[in-house]
Amino acid sequence: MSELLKLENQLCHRFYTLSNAFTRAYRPLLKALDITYPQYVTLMALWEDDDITIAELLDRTAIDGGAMSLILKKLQDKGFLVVTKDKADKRVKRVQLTETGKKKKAIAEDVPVQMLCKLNGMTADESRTLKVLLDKLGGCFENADLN
Amino acid sequence: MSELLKLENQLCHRFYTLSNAFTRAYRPLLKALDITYPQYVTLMALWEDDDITIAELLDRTAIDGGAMSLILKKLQDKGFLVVTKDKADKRVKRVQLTETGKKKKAIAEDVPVQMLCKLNGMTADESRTLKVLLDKLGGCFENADLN
DNA sequence: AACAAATACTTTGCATACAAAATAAATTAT
DNA sequence: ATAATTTATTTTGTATGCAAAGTATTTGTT
Repeated sequence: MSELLKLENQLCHRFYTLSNAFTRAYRPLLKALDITYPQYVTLMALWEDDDITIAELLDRTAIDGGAMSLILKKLQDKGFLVVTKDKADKRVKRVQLTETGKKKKAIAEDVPVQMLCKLNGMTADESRTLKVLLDKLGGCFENADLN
Repeated sequence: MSELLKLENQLCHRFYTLSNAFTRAYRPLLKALDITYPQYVTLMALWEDDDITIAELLDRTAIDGGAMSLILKKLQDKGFLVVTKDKADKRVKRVQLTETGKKKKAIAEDVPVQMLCKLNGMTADESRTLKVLLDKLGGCFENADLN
């Protein structure tokens, strides 16, 4: 029995499982805002830097371009933001939070707090170590893209 | 500016990004087998333990039940496995690898090897530490489900 | 034994992820 | 300046993830 093909030895499967677990865990917390996890990520990027282009948003969130088109439509329909054409370069579109969208940030502040409660099994130190290793792993993929 | 809502401080976003990165990285490696990543996970579970029920497969892979229905249909169409009704309990279905499916394992052995090459930025020690932390994090979610 | 409740799966509807093709507009090359 | 190329974004088609509803079968109750 080759150890290499065992599921419990796969790093990838842990990421698969945990990423889905996070999305599931966020769902009830985001219910108050009536948004999905990727929509939340999009808004987090905008609460940090407003009035940015879609390309910048894609870069910062790592969300798929095709998916982002739909996400922005939905967030616009919900009144969180508006998408406008750049006047200098008509190919470019800029995304801007509405007043409503800006106000929702106050409600959203509570989401990370509640999430940290769910994860209270992890010490701050473990969390830090984990982030460092995750970022290092992320770096591996950036290089691997060149293959 | 609340640090808590910054994207770079989110553990969840790292998992989101890395999980997608893994799926993307596996795609070219799985091309030879003509399967997707979740289909690969399903087969890994079966190469480890054949002739198991769908419920067991769901438990081991953590794949969604609805998705698994389709995945099994596709893997059956591709000739990797067959799904048969259990004679004792007609609600239950058992999944069995075909000879073709069993043989594909030899080809699949190469996949984890190539993936490890892509991740050669990580030391074996870092990988081990990472797995320990990931498993601990996974444990947090199991408890959180009770909320 | 007849009915209610629990199981094991499948189906449905919505929201992505992703590759690839399509659009539109700006930039470069000739 | 016109064509070829590049850039920014959307659209299309396929494959999940997930909640909820639906189906079939079995078990538990009375």
